[in-house]
Amino acid sequence: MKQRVSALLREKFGREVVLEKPRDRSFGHFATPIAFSLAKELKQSPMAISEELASSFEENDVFSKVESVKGYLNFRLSEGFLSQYASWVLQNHSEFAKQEKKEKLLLEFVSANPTGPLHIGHARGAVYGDTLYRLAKHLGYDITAEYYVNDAGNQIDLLGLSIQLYGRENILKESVEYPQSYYRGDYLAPLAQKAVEKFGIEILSDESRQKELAIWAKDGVMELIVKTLADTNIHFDTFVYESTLYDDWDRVMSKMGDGVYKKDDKIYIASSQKGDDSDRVVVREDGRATYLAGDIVYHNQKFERSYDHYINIWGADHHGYIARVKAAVEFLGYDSNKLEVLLSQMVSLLKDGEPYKMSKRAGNVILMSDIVDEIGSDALRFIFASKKSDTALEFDLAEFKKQDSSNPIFYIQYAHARIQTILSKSTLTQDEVMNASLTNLDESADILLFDALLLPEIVDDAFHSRGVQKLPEYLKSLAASLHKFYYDYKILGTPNEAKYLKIFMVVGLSLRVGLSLMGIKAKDYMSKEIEE
RNA sequence: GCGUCCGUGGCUCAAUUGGAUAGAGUUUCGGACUUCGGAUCCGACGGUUAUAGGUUCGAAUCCUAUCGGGCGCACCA
Repeated sequence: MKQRVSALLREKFGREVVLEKPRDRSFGHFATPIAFSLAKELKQSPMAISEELASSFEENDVFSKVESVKGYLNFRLSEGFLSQYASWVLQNHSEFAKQEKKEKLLLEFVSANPTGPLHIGHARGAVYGDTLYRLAKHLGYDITAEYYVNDAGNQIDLLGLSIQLYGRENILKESVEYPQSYYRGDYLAPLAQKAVEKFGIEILSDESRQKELAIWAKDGVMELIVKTLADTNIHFDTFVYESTLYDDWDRVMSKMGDGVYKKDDKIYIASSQKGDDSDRVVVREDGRATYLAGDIVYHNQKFERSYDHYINIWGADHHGYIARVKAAVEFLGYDSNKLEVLLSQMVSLLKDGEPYKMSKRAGNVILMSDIVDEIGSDALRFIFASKKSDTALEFDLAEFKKQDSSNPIFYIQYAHARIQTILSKSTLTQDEVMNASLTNLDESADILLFDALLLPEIVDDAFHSRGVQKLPEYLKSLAASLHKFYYDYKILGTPNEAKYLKIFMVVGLSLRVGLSLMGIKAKDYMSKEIEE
């Protein structure tokens, strides 16, 4: 819709025209401040220019009115155009808001270590990433969702140790002394139990077998993580394991050429040449590679797989890492501008107004799976998708558990359910509704229809600006328009029944598509009890 | 100290990326059911967009400084 209008104006003015939503709908459907930018070039007042432009529009199919208000140029779409578009949308509902982009994208997100279950902080990045993924897919991009599994390094050894400690205390009933760092949590119980079944009881006490134990156990932890994600409708196309990458290290290192150098028996990457604060160690004196080395091999592998654009979603605590990874990409001979790192800011929890500190090792974590159990996947997704990802999010646990009408997800679902109910109660046939011509609409009906047809613009904007919160924002306001219209107008048994139902069908479609892009299934009816 | 993200009604968040009178929800108060689902709708209260300068037709948004907060600043991942 917007594309159509935009193309029309581009043709007329010979330049790209910024189209926006007017502040007040009575001004029209679209507006542009083009006169302001022309004012300087033409040395005329914006008012005069917009007046002139407005009067230069002749009769056409798309606009019913073009007028100038305080320098803004406002466009009102013709009923014929809107009506035609609405019919097209209903007949081609599977094409609604879709595009055909050709680019290949690689989106890496979550990538939590396989040493414990996902906590509430991971949930934010997971929801953000999956929503972007769904948007991109809908827009026709060839996008791959990837999870990078850090299954090498100290934290894996620590997992082995932690299982042993748990088993010795709870199965062997020994009294054990806990070192400073180890993992704890209920998830260790089944791991310890299964380890005993698989390896025998002696696995718990043999320190030399920690690594063996950990390598086995990490798969179990990954299963846990994948299940939690699946419960939230989040799926990955590919998993890349850090442990499989190091064989490639020598080749990758030589590929970087002068980007790496040896000093004091260690190998450094000269990342300070590429904007990093200092050079970084990639191989230690004893020959063990650092974490960064793994990331370098991984990113080399990503670029060798050849995508048009790469998006990483990292927690904000990793932002210091961006410069060094980008430096490595440059040394490898690739364009680091193709790598886009999005940070999802921390989630801080309050409990009864007091800051609630999370520490994985201390075990007092809020698990993602616990939240899903309590409020459901839909509410979790909605809440996290509603906030801009670059703002630290703070919420009270009590608030999060609330499950009443203040929760916007219920509000939107109810709007959709209302539409389904009224459609099923109508005695009109499908054809009678579909063939209704959407003309002579009054202001409210026109606005409702136009809002419902706006989904394609929202989807496009939400993805390209990486601002997924625009989608829930839109759905809330569309639901509000629907509820208001529903309250103000009687529909069944009136002369306008077919018209209004047709508009409702478009609204329902927008809500349904919008929700599905958030990984939420629209409901056709709401049960009386409040439950998921 | 350096880097980075931020600071918007009492609270949680928006604001078409520089555009028209800064909007929603929540809280508080007051209204609307002989109506298709009242899980709804309407109204009121509530703002110097942290502060001070600057840039221009126009600033919550860009620049500078100050104040306040989160997160980094490993040969840990």
